[in-house]
Amino acid sequence: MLAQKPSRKERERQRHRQEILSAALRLFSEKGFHNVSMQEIAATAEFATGTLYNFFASKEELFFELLVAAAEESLGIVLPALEGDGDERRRLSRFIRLHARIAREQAIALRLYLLESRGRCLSGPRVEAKKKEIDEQVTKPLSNVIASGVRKGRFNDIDPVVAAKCLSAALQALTLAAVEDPQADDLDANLKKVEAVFFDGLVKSRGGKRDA
Amino acid sequence: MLAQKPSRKERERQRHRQEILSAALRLFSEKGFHNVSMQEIAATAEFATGTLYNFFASKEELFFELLVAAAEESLGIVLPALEGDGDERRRLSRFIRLHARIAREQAIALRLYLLESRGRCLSGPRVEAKKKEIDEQVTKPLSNVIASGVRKGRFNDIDPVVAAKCLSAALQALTLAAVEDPQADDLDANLKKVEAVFFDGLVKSRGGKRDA
DNA sequence: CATTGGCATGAACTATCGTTCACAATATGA
DNA sequence: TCATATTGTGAACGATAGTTCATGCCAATG
Repeated sequence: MLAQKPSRKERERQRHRQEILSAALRLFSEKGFHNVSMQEIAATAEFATGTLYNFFASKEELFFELLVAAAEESLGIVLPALEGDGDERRRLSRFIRLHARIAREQAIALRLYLLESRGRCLSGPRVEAKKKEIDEQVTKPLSNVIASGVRKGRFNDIDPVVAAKCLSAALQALTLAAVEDPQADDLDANLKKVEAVFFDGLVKSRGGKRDA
Repeated sequence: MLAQKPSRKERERQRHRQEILSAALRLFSEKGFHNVSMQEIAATAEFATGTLYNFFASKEELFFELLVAAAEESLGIVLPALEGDGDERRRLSRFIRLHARIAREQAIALRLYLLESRGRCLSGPRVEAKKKEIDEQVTKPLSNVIASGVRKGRFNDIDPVVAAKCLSAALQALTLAAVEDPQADDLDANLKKVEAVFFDGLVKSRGGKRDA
């Protein structure tokens, strides 16, 4: 009663479903929600227009499902780093560096999420709500780790929520840039530089290394 | 031959032009480029549909002009802070804190720019190019200031370009959040916390760092 | 073989959008 | 006042979109 139920017909159906999703993902992530038509998705997936509506109630629902899948996959890569072992600094470090893997493995899905990131009504209020929810799923654990570091005296006494938002925004910007133009920047190297910025800060705090 | 040329007719025309621009700005910044129609703009501005085309060649051109104006006004507030007097730290500090003024005075214009910030084909490639240009107009002077601080030994030896991108992304995220929901967060206070994060970094540099 | 049920089809429907244009209104100037 | 030019009008046009539905196809079932 568990897994072996889907008998042929059902498997075919799921395969078709996946083909539609995959065609839609490619098109949406390249041209944005509003610049892709259901006809175009159907043609790309090699189905008729009406067939899409046997699987998805509307264009928005199709997009919504892609968004959720993309978010879950990316969050699944990056969130565990915050909960593993090691002190707070190591955890943040892992979290930051994992963004290179996201850029490599989830490039198209990432663009689906980040490209139309901040629109208010681009694809309906339901999509907007989901995006906010995703954002909090990153920001909350992130600020928890930072808060923990502050509590233990390992971090400076900064606001964990603001710090988490800053770090998250910076990572999103750099990761998106790397996805859009993979040859331009070495994301791995840039992420190490991000670490340097956020861990040590800009202003020189300690030993006299001044020369001017 | 300088200023007193516009005689009545011309002044009226410019006034009508401004009314159209102002109605369009409000609508675009609330609903996004694709969710506003020319008939809606016309109705809001109390003109006929065709009248808009006496002033603007197309919907995209209308949006483009608003985008440029919004960018110039915001950049005009924030960029001078990077070139004034004071050392690098003071200049960055001014730059960061001025974002509160932008959020106050340019709220709607800011949303026009930030809401559809990262779309690829949302409103045409020309708009995209302009947005990239605006981004560089912030990032370049910003990284120059940081580089100067590094050169003089006042800042840690971090990559100025990456640091500038991080700071810019963080400021955009926080400012947009404050514009979208003015009551939720005190932007002034948050910006000071951003300063703390970027200037001093997360990890404690001074007293005994390791404990485990 | 005939029946049934579900999936695929794609033309058609409705709605909306950006844009145009023939025309009206109004101001200008002789 | 009349001729003229400029601006405003809004119905209409063509294109395109999301969605529907009557129909055809095929596999499974009796």
